[in-house]
Amino acid sequence: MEVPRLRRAGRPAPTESLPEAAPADPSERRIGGEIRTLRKARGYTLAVLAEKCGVSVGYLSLIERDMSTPSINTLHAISRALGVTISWFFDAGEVPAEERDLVVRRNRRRRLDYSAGIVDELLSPSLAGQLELLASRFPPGSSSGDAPYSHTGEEAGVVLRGSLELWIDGKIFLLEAGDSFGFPSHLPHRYRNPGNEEAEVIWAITPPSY
Amino acid sequence: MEVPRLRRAGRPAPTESLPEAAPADPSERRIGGEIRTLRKARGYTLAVLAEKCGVSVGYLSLIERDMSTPSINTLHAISRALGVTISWFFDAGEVPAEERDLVVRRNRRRRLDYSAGIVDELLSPSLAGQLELLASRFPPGSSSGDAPYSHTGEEAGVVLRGSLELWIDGKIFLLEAGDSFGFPSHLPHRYRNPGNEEAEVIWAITPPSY
DNA sequence: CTACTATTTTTGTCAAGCTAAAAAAATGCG
DNA sequence: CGCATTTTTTTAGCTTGACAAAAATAGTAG
Repeated sequence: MEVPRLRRAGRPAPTESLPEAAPADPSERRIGGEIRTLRKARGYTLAVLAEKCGVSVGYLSLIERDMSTPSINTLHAISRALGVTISWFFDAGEVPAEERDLVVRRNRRRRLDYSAGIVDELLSPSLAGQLELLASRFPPGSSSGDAPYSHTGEEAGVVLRGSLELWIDGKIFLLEAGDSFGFPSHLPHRYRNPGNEEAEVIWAITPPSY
Repeated sequence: MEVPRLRRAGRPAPTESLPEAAPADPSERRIGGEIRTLRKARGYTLAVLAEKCGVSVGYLSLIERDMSTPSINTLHAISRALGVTISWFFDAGEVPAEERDLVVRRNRRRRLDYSAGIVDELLSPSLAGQLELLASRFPPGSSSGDAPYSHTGEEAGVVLRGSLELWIDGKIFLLEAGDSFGFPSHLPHRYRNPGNEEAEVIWAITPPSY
């Protein structure tokens, strides 16, 4: 990236950034890996995601291994199918190298939006590892839906503010700020914000899932 | 964007997002306009930017009018030449429609990075209008450089914290928190943070420039 | 009004975006 | 452990969109 001199008070820097033949910044190589990470966190096979995106299985495989670069329209389709914005694929490249995969600054949290206004911000540097840490916000009345779900792994969390009603395998718990929980994720579970103000929860999950 | 049901506690939504033939979200049409806006704020002609990007003049014109869609690599080159990250081109599409072009949330400020660690965050919704409002942060010792610059228009600002040494047409002013300034931009000007802590300035400029 | 600059339009090439099918690898179950 | 099934990778091939170069048009300044 050309770092411009400030135009407001300085003559623009002489053009140093002559068109480089190609050696794209390595961080630009991470689209494929990001796609695969999200796909696996979602639990999709290549075939499922390919169908959601409207591309072929083989092509998606090539994309994930950075052997093909999708068009912007195709990348939009992929991002939609994975439930993220297209910027997600480029965000990792904007983190300073010494902090990459280690630290997440407040203004660089990656964001996942769900139905009912539920928002997750990723506190762990990546979904690619084994541990996912989220800051989840639940508007009043929002819920995960009627159908409980179970999957492999484990999760735990603590309510920072507001209240959260947690249903685990037939038992209901009302959690307030300061309360916390943990359970193996194969137990059917669902949740809801029963209050009239936003709830915020720090949530940990292994393996990553969203 | 497919808005996923929460996987942590709900069975994934049945696939409703069958591959749409094409009608891309209108917000995805804004790459070209964003490029043209930045190019003009930078004061570049098509020919200058095309040379910086390594593409032809005609092709850049088609891109700016959304009559062609660049490859991701080309878009990266364009973003570098304009001194922004590629996410800039997609950021506008992520703003809720009722707030678009009106409100900038703190977590959605668009960011411009300059040499010497100077950072601008765009407080106005866009550079496309007539008025640009910025939150500028200057690390200790950073400056706009030795060469003063002048351009058309006018600018003004107020120091929120730290100190800023402002040089305008041969006169030097040391500004502290609470101090403010304003001048027609055709006067040669430059600035520097002389202190040992970060300075922050709210800066307004017309017409937009960076 | 004219000369020059900036932008748009047009024509054309070709390789990259992408498919479908086959091959290989991985996984799960008995 | 062997086998059937699923998942992923590889391969061969099509086509159209990414992109260049040049000509035409529009805009600007003196």
